[in-house]
Amino acid sequence: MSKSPQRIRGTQDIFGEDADRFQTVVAAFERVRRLYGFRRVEMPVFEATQVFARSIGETTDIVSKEMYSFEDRGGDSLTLRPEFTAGICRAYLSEGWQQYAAVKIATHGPAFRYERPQKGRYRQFHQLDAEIIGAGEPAADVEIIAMGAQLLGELGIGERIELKLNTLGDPATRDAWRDALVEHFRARQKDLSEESRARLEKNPLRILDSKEHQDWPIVDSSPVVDDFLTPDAADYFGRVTAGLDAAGIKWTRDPRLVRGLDYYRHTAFEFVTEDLGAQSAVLAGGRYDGLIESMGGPHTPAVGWAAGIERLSMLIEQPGATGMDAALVPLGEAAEAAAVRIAADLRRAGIACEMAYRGNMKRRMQKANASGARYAIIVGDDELARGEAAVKDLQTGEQRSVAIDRLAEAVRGG
RNA sequence: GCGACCGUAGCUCAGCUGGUUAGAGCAUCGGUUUGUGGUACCGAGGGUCGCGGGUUCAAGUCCCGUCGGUCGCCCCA
Repeated sequence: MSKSPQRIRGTQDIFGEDADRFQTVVAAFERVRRLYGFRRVEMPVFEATQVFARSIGETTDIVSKEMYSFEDRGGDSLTLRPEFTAGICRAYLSEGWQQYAAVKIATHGPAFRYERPQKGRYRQFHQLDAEIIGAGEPAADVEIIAMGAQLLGELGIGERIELKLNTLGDPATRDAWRDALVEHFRARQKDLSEESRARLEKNPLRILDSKEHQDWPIVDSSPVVDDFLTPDAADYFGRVTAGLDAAGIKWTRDPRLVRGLDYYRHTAFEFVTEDLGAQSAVLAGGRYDGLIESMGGPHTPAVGWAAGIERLSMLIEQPGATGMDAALVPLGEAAEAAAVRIAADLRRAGIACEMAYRGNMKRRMQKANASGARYAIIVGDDELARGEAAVKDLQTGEQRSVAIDRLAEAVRGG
């Protein structure tokens, strides 16, 4: 069918309603981010591979199979960002952002993962991202979760999404819980699914969110993190939940919600929905106090989240048409020249208007209608001679003559 | 990397057990109407039926391969 170039697998050309949805999500994020005092930053799309590899752990499948890595002409290994957090932490260290600590940062843009595309998963996808770096207080966790909750609320999808919350505790908690889980699963290994038996060696915590029914009883009877929480860790989590309650944010405890990587501490959370096929998380994050240290920096507490713009876009109501206020319909060359000036004046006055590049009156009226414009401004020789134009309300069909220098108020006034 | 389903016009699809020049709606362009859209009518352009091979007198239709898509598994920082 085609010798012409095709879209690369897992990429998207976002247009029309999809583009409107995307913009709606981004606009809501920008609004909410300001309300919470997060500074907007712009980050590189690629980093040295080490930035991601070191933070994730060199041996995992993620690094070997899921990253878009390549060599530049100097032979350095670079990687398209698979997420924002690692790059932001790198900048925190390399650009001296430590002087602004505790710093609240928000950004959004494309990220890249070499995965098999499916519903809500793309190779180039788009994320919203919020981080608080340099704050180890529970109030930071509360604030960043509240920000996520408010975003979902403003997008009108708060009711269909549940906040699941857990704590991984401090390193002592985490290690003790992990050991107990491994022991529990190893003792019941023969009853586990094939997938989970493999996970037992590679990433035992992931057995907790196995999709295999046969694993569920074993998961349900597994030790919960609460039994291993140190007094400090329990106190920390108590302050986070108290803060959420004070902020009026509904949450559900999920004592088996986990994060696979070692640098996660304390709070872990996911806003989840049933409406996205095999994907459930729309906004997820947690506290990652160990990350910056693992990148070679000083111990630095931090908490953050990321959300998939495409997933949010799929969940929101269809945005209202972003129609034009008016469409110019000139009749003849002289009128067209006059209409160009009228359009320029209207736009300077803040009226969204446009004029078709070609076509007879009928065609231009069709275009005016299709543009969603409330009014057609018909400019013909008779009207021009009188310094007027015909303003037609495309909803009611009513039409009246308006002086050209009063068009802006006529259109604005309704 | 694995599995299931699907590839026919720009888009959404129809095409019965293989059988004459491959269809519809929408979209595009033109006309009915050289100053009136959203509802009407007439017409036009647009397809090597994803690609390659095979079976057959005959393949869009059946078989194999391949590429692409969708959904799921794995993974999910």
